[in-house]
Amino acid sequence: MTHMTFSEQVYVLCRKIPRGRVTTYKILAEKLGIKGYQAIGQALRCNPYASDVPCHRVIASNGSIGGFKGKREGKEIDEKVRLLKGESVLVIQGEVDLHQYLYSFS
DNA sequence: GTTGTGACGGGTC
DNA sequence: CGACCCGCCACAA
Repeated sequence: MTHMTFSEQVYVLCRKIPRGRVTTYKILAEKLGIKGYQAIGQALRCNPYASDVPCHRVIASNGSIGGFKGKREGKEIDEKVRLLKGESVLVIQGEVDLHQYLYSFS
């Protein structure tokens, strides 16, 4: 765990997100001690570990779904929502209730 | 809710 | 190496 690249650190954190919960890009950035919030998304964009890293559990800090696979709208987003619903995370009008599902690595 | 600006790491040139 | 552009964002106006 000493010399991991930025992206790898992102993956490690994402994997810690419990099923049925979500976190935000901001929180991940804070945990990594950086302020390049977009960098988080950039790292997930590649997401070589789709099977291990549930990047769909990472949403924007305002509760909106954010993006998925490089897309900010379209079928990709629809799939992200579907994955969340599959984990009992309700998505109302493209937004998640953070007060209910947010996981901040307590 | 929308729009603009800020911030910063990664990748590319 | 150094400078440049881009991005699944955040925040203020």
